[in-house]
Amino acid sequence: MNEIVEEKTYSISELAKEFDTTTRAIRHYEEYGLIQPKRQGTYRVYSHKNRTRLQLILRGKRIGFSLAEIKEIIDLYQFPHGEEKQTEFLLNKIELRRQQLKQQLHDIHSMMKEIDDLEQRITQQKKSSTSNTST
Amino acid sequence: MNEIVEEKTYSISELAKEFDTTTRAIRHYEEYGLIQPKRQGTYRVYSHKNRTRLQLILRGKRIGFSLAEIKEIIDLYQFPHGEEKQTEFLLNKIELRRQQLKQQLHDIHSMMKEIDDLEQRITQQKKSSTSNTST
DNA sequence: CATAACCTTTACGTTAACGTAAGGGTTGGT
DNA sequence: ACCAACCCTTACGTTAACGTAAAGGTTATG
Repeated sequence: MNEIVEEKTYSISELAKEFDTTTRAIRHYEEYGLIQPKRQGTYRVYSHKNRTRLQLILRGKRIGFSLAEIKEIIDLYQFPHGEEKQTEFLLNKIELRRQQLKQQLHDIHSMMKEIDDLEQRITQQKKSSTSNTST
Repeated sequence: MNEIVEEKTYSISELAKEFDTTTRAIRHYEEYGLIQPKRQGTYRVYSHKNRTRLQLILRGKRIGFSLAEIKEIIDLYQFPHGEEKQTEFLLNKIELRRQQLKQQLHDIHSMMKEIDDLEQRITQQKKSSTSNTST
């Protein structure tokens, strides 16, 4: 036990390929302070944690968050939550995010329903026009 | 019956206030071709349909869609769906959107769960530190 | 009839989030 | 030793989605 097992690491282009983004974007997230890979010489080396962090960033993007918002959310997780006074502040921020996510859920459900309805109508129309080929 | 009842209309600033956006943004959506209010003189006059359209746009924005994407979605609804060949194309677009929305739903659920967990931890810590005031 | 509170168009400015070279090291294979 | 395929930094360019004046018409009210 207690062996030092080499953890798997990733190059920047590996991650870019895996998550269908670009190396430039990933470097941009780093500039922005969202991710801090290690280095081997000048090359960036991404740990499993770094990889997870990138996934977190991209997930945020997919649901329309700005990098600033994503940073806020990530900072929530990192907080040395203990300062009592700050805790209230944290809980408030969390509540706000929850409200926002709730709204988004609702928005997406609405849109999904509309799209489902639309598809129904189109499919129905297709059926009737197909069976009405004869006069 | 068949009386001509004056439908309620809205001014641009009314809508801006109601939906917490700006007149500039609304005009921008118009420039972009997303909404076409009537005019009374030079003033824009928004019908109920126009108002609904604006809501649609803002909903799209909230879940991270670009104006281009929102336009695509709106165009789906407007389509003179009947041209047989085009129908397949439409159904494909709809399917793509559905996939995207599904992914977003999943993303939001994940994030919501993480935030819930975080709140739990913070709240627990708060409780224990509150009950541990004595030594 | 003047003043506030609206509205208009035109147009340049700003910010975020990268894209796109340019110029140059590093590393694995033949 | 050399080429391809990586990687790096620096830095200017681009696009979307408005923001922000500027300059001026319109309408309700005292």
